[in-house]
Amino acid sequence: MISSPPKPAKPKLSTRRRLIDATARLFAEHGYNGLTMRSVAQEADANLAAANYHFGSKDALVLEMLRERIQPINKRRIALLDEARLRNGNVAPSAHEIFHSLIFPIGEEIARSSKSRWSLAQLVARTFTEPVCFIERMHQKFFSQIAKLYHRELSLAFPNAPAKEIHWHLHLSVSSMLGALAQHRRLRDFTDGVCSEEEVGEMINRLIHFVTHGFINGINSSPTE
Amino acid sequence: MISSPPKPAKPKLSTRRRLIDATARLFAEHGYNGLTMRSVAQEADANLAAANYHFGSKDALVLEMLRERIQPINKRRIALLDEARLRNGNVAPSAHEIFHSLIFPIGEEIARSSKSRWSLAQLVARTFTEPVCFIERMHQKFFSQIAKLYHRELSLAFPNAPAKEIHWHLHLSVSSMLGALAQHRRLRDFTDGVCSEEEVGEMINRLIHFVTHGFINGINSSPTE
DNA sequence: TATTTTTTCAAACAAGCGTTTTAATGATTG
DNA sequence: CAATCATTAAAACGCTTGTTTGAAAAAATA
Repeated sequence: MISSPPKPAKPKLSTRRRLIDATARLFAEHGYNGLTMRSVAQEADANLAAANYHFGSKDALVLEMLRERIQPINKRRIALLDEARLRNGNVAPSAHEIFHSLIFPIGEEIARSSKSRWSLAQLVARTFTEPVCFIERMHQKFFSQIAKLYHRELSLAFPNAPAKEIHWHLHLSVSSMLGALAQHRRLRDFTDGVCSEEEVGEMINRLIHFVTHGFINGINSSPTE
Repeated sequence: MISSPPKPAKPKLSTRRRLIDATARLFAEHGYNGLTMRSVAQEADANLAAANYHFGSKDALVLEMLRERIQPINKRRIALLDEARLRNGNVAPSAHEIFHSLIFPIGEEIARSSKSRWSLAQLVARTFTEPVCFIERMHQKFFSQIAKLYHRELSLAFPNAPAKEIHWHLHLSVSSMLGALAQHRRLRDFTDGVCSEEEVGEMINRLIHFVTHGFINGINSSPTE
């Protein structure tokens, strides 16, 4: 990490790198409309014009940041699904394995980004809350195909369940996941200080269990009663 | 916009009323930062200065709108809880009854506001996603006490569960509720057109079941495994 | 009716926004 | 070294933001 004599403490990443990271932090905290080019420049310790020089526009900057953050998560999801399939001898993974593959990679990424740990959780959640059009487009671009993949996977795990029921409960499961990620910063306040938001793994495990149970029991019980 | 003879069909609500309603619609759709005084004035068919005249500032306008929308829901929640307690002969309500009282009032309000039906769902969800400080303060103001009430109620329903477990799973339940409300507009896209977001009751019922099952099974299974 | 109060309206304010421009710097290559 | 390139920097560009102003209009009170 440290490049010895001339530059003692700070290796100082490239301007482009600093801009993207700053964008991620600020986007997570303030959303698209609350993020300004000037705040990005200041946070990244760069010039105001640098962002436009490197990315062309605010839209392109945020889009690139999102792509960089989300794509590895999706790849890891597919890898975990494949692992589970292989482990079971090419039999369909269980609901728990499926939701583990869906949620666990997010926990890994959160744990990896030690600085401002929960920034990524907010970021992923914001992708679904932000009303800006290009994010909706992006959502379809990055998440619609993986949604179809999970629907297929769950159809194999619950061969007797109607497709509509799987759609409904997968939707509720994803919504719960995103809601939990978005809400996590409020855990301490919400629980009056009883629960702490520091431990990533605990939250992810609880979330996986919660969603799995909600899905299984929802699928097996009467649809609309 | 042609204004026919005198005033034929429209009783025309007060400017103050129109401003609040317009604020609700625009806040739901674009969030706090995406909502502008000019867009509010246009949507409400009022002058730009009217909002500042009636409310003093943008903050005060949005705050008043939120207060007006959220308080009746919380009152209804408490009423439903009391009903359930009375029906059971002062015995603690079941988990399903508790989550019904938590979620059902939102469905009622959504169904009541026929114009732009899902606006309220987005609005309630935004309350928890918006990063703006005064909304966080407001959140504590309006929801922290009712959160304590539900924790108490669930402690009675699950006397053997540790307080921390109830805190965790109540948090997950509320997060799921809000996530589902926020995500609902994407239901059709997410499910490839299979599920429609038109029927309020269906979504609310499914959500109540999903959350109830997630909570019960989460509480009864091992905490962190 | 006359007078006071409340509400509307058009115009302007300073501040902040994304973006562009132009010049100066640094690094790389011939 | 000279020359070409990539990068940084400061300033300014229109435009939009929330808010304020002062006069006109409407409503209420006497």
